[in-house]
Amino acid sequence: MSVQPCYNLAMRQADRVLTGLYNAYLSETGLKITQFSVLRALRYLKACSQKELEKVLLLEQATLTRNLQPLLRDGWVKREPSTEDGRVWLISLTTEGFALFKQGEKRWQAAQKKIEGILGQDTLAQLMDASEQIVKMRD
Amino acid sequence: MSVQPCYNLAMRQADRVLTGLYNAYLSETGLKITQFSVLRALRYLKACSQKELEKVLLLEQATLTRNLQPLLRDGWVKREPSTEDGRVWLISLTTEGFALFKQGEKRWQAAQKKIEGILGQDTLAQLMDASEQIVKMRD
DNA sequence: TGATATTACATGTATATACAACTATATTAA
DNA sequence: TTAATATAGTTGTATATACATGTAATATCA
Repeated sequence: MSVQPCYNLAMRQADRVLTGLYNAYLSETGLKITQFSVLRALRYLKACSQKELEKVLLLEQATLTRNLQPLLRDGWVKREPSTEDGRVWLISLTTEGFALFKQGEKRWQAAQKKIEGILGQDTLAQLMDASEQIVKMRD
Repeated sequence: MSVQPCYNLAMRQADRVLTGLYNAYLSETGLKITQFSVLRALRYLKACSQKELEKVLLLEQATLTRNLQPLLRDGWVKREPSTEDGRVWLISLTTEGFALFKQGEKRWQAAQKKIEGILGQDTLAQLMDASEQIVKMRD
């Protein structure tokens, strides 16, 4: 009887490889793909609370707080207190952050194309479909 | 024109959900799925160098060094200097580590079954196939 | 209204991960 | 045989992630 595959190990390994590839493409921007994901979400959400950003990125509240720190420190993202709710910070891209996002977007596009070329549409469709179903398990 | 999906974000999100599910199943053992993966690899590799373990787990050298630390500290894994090469440490499960692995294996099996039930064989086959192809990109 | 519960976010602690630089040992080549 | 190189592993530094707990502000309800 052969050794059973662990679905989680397989996925973590693939995730590390894929993340490494995106990071390599983004390296000239100084961004990691995790950080680019935050900028990209903010580019589409405009100003939003951390809560909204958490839901879009599917991150823990504390994780997002930590992930925002380097982006705030480096001036790509800014926060302003909400006038409607004293507990809420409104998060948005700075002008510099938007410019960096545009720069990163080119590299991200290149990474996406690269992966499409290597894996093909079928495998990518499989991946996206499986990922979507896994995320739905959470509900 | 709709917003393009990021393959990496999709995969990271799915990975977090899947990892959370395995961790929940393993919680009663005090192990995380990342740690269980190391024990499981050692259970099949028997005594081996860190280098061999890195290759099996597809981990960076420094990452494995760090990942072994809680397992060594808690007495699940032991290291002995190789008699053949002064640079090499031979890693293996302790008796207690093997017992914990056996305990964790039941919970891991339950997690695997749970996921099979939720996602079905087709989606899982897609996931494993896509993961394998992504890992191959590294070569 | 005032006590209670909920919500938004931060902080403490711990593991996971990677890259770069370092140490010690082994291998190769001049 | 010695000098250069390669290999095995560690350490410094930084980000990513999660869970538990803490704090402040809002919302609910008796």
